[in-house]
Amino acid sequence: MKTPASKSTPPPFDRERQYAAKRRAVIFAAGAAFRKQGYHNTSMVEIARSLGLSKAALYYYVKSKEEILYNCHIMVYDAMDISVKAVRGNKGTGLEKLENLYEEFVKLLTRDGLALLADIGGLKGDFKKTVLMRRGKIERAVTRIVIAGMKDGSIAKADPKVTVFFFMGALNWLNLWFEPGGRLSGEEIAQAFVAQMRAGIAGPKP
Amino acid sequence: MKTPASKSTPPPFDRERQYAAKRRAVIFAAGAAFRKQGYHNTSMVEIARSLGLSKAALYYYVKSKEEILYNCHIMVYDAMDISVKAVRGNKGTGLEKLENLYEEFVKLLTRDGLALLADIGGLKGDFKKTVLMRRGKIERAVTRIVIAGMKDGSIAKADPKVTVFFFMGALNWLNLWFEPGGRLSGEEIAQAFVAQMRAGIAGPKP
Amino acid sequence: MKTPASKSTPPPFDRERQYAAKRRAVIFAAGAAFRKQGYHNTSMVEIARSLGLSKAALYYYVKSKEEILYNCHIMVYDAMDISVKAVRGNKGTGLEKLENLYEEFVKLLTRDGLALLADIGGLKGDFKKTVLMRRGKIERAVTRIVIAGMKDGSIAKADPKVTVFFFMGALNWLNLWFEPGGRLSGEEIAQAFVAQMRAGIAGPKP
Amino acid sequence: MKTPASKSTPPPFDRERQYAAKRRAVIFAAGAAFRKQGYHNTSMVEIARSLGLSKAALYYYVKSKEEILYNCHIMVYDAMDISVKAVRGNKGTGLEKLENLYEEFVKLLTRDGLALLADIGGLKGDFKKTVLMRRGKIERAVTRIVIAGMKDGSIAKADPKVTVFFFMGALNWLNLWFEPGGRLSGEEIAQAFVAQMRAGIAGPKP
DNA sequence: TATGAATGAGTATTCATTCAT
DNA sequence: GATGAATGAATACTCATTCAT
Repeated sequence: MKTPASKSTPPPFDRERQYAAKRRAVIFAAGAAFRKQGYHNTSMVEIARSLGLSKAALYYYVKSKEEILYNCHIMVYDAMDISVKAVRGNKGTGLEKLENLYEEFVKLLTRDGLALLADIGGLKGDFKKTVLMRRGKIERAVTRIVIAGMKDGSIAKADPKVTVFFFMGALNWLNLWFEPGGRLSGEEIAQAFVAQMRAGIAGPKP
Repeated sequence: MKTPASKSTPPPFDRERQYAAKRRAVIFAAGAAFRKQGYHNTSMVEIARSLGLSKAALYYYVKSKEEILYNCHIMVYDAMDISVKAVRGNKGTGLEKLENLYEEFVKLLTRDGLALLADIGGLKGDFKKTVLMRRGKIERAVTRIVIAGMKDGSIAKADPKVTVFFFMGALNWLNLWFEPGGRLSGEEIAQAFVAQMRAGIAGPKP
Repeated sequence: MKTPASKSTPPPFDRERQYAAKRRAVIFAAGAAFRKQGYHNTSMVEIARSLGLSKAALYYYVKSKEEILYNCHIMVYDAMDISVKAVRGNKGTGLEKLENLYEEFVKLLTRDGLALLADIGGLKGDFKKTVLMRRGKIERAVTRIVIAGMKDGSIAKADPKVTVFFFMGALNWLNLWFEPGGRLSGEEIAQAFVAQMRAGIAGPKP
Repeated sequence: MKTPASKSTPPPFDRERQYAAKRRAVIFAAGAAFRKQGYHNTSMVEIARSLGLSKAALYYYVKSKEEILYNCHIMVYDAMDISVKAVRGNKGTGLEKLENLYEEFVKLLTRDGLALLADIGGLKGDFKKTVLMRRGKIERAVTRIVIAGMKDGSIAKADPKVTVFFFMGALNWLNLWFEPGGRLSGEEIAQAFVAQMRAGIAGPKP
């Protein structure tokens, strides 16, 4: 049974939740527009209108356009960090871990409205620094898994950096052509991408 | 032996050549900046300064900033078209053709200062339409080769579109991390990319 | 002895008093901020926060930011008017009256948190007209006293307007450097200012 | 006789001069508006229109509105510094030096379109810091002269700071009521102000 | 050819103010 | 009485582009 909340003063908890939800909505709406048209080709008015808000109302939820872009990036890296952590605990060869991780990445980008934004040029100062740091962190984590795979023989020996960049590049490209609800589901793309990635780097069968 | 051109009235041919050369210089300088910082983060002043020109002087060689971006795109697709034509005449399986083509693409993008620019959002109207058309043309050409490969058994059966997007994505990503004169030569990257691409899609060994 | 007011229904008199007191508090808090940072560099949010209120709550006590500024000005002129009236009834030479009045003015501005605000530009329409009128009224009253002093020989003959502006200017400057609780008390400044003013304009000793 | 300058390429010296002159014009026009209406009540469009320029053209001559205000302040302090230096070399009592200096100050502010702007609140960061520093420097220089005068007996002993603030205040007030071309010339005001200042602080006649 | 000067159109951002609850 | 949410109007600033010289 619920405690009857007095209607005159809604619990502050709800307020905060509503606020957070709307802030998220703003960032996601903006992120979608950024992905489709690019950061600089998307004006704050457009974002506002897509949410049925006035331009000024946006600033109640976010500090600046740049902060929105920053958060778009950060959300992706947060989600990726979680996937990385999850995979680290797994048993299995480097290749198996990489497959799991890569599948997560593809699903992330096709399912949650998140996007690996290329518009890093729109960020300056600390925003830029932080995002580059986060990207580097992910790249290093993936590279470490690849190197481990090369050691245990599950991944063919090669320059790890080039190897990583090759299949990570496909993720970025995803933003530009994947349409939710299109002919191909995210799941199908994930299967296909993982298969190609695996076949492209797998070591010799024992 | 060359006829010494009188200095006062250089042959009009030289004039045109000079003009064309300078125009190319403008477009390449701009393209390099676009690739590094993005179209909208690069001002005409910057481009001018990087060439030792005044802002206004640019407009003697190009009609607009958008036209520069347009030409950057077109130059890539022109070069790619040539590679496509060259490969079409070759003998060999679909996979072999694809390998040749892909190698050409990587070399193109690492050697000639050309870049597969993502800033399509900066283009409007006919500029945009044309560029999208050219991109589509290349994609279809590559896809046709892949399909042929699937028929002749050299490439494993799968959704051709996803297959193509996977390894074409890596090309776009190239822009963002490849530094001419860095640790890895374009040649090396080309070898590695081709190897991964091939392994990722090759059909069962007969 | 006071009648103990029942808590549930406080006499309407208290209501009004409370309201007036709070309104005064808003105006004084705003005035202090205006003096320190200027009208346009002080936002309504700042004023609200300095009183522990929400931005919207201010509007329960005042109609607009401009009205606050207007009232700040008016309060000074009201107080000055009282001083002028008090001095008018006095006996003595023009110089003596002027000394009394000037002392009152300095005390007013150092003691009561009032300030001779320079931000008249922030006022428009009737607000501006009224404030300028009140300022003119004070200036004329002071000038009349000076002229009387010149007639009775207590003040040296000179252009009365320049004379007045000279020592009135010092009052305005006061806002910008006087800090309550600083090294110098308002009383001390008053003594010093009056002395300099007097010496500067006194007529020849008889 | 003039050297006939080739018309096609005017000497760069002229260019620079023209540019500097226009920049000065912008700053003076803005300064005049700031004085009359206040910094925040003056928009860049207004300034531009008063010069027959477009808003954007202003930015060819100045970096920002704040930079204009900064320069307005600095020009006054530069001029004052020169006066201070000139007076320092003089012979005479402290009082005599002060008279000379004060006269210069009044003339400066009534003659050259310069103004002792009160809108320091419009400045931030280094701009503000520098202006406050410059103001402090002037105040200290004046105070030193006053102290010297107190030592040599030409100025009556009193708190030097209050003494200085009293007559410096009149200068600031000047901005708000002095109209070039009005009833009183700058020269006349200077005479009157100096007389009142002197009489107000002079030491006992020997 | 080349440039200094000027501009129009667009954009992010701020802030006083209102209103439903 | 009080506030969270929303908005309209204003404003500084940028930048690609033009044009007289």
